[in-house]
Amino acid sequence: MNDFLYNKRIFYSPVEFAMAHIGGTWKIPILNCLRTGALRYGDLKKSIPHISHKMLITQLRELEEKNMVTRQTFQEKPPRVEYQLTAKAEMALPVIDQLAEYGISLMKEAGIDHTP
Amino acid sequence: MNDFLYNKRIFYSPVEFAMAHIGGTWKIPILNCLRTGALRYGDLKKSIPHISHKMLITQLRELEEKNMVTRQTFQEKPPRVEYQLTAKAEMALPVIDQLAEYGISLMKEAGIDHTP
DNA sequence: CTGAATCCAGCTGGATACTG
DNA sequence: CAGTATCCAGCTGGATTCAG
Repeated sequence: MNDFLYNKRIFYSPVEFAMAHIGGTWKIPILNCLRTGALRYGDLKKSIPHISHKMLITQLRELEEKNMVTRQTFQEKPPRVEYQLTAKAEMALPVIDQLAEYGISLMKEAGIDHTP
Repeated sequence: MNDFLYNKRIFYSPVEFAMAHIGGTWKIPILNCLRTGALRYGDLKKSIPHISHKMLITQLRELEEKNMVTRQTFQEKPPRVEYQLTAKAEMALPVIDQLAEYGISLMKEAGIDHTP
């Protein structure tokens, strides 16, 4: 597979390109939280333990820019903003699930409890 | 899913645990190169464009430590060292393939040429 | 409630030089 | 040929503060 440039960044493989969309510590947890429907910022924040305000905002902006989530604002008081998965992101869900399955099998092998 | 500690690092999900094994820029290219059989350091280096010496060594050490590759040395002159996938790593290959597929579909959508 | 901006510590990875 | 060590620039992400 040949290298290619996209948005001034070099990619060495399709896998890297995929990881630019769902990689990092927080993108997958965010996508997982949104898989059952739109959520507003505050609920998303509550649903994802340990994530900092800055990281949640940053990651949401990146996902928005990559067309993985849409952002809808409601002119209310107090303001309301809802985030929702796009079709592009929904295509990633099976991949994420398979990654989770592999992770669980690795955890079993390592003797880590993997029950909910 | 509950958080857990492993090797003094905190993980928030099985996906993160999986990514600790195959994540980063270089682990997947390395695993892909080894999927057809053992390779020695020099050949691996030649097979992976752009990777620096330091990164290849570092990543190989990490993969070895995680039991994803084995390292076999031959007492010859000049010295020979061969790396090979373990069963644990072979379990990751289907996951990697699915990631690549998703990456390719994203590339199509972005209008990037994805032919070999 | 949602979001932008700033400061700053820590990690990542490149370049380079040296060893058996 | 394979591997180690050091230096250092750049990015990442946390804490904090300010704003609509």
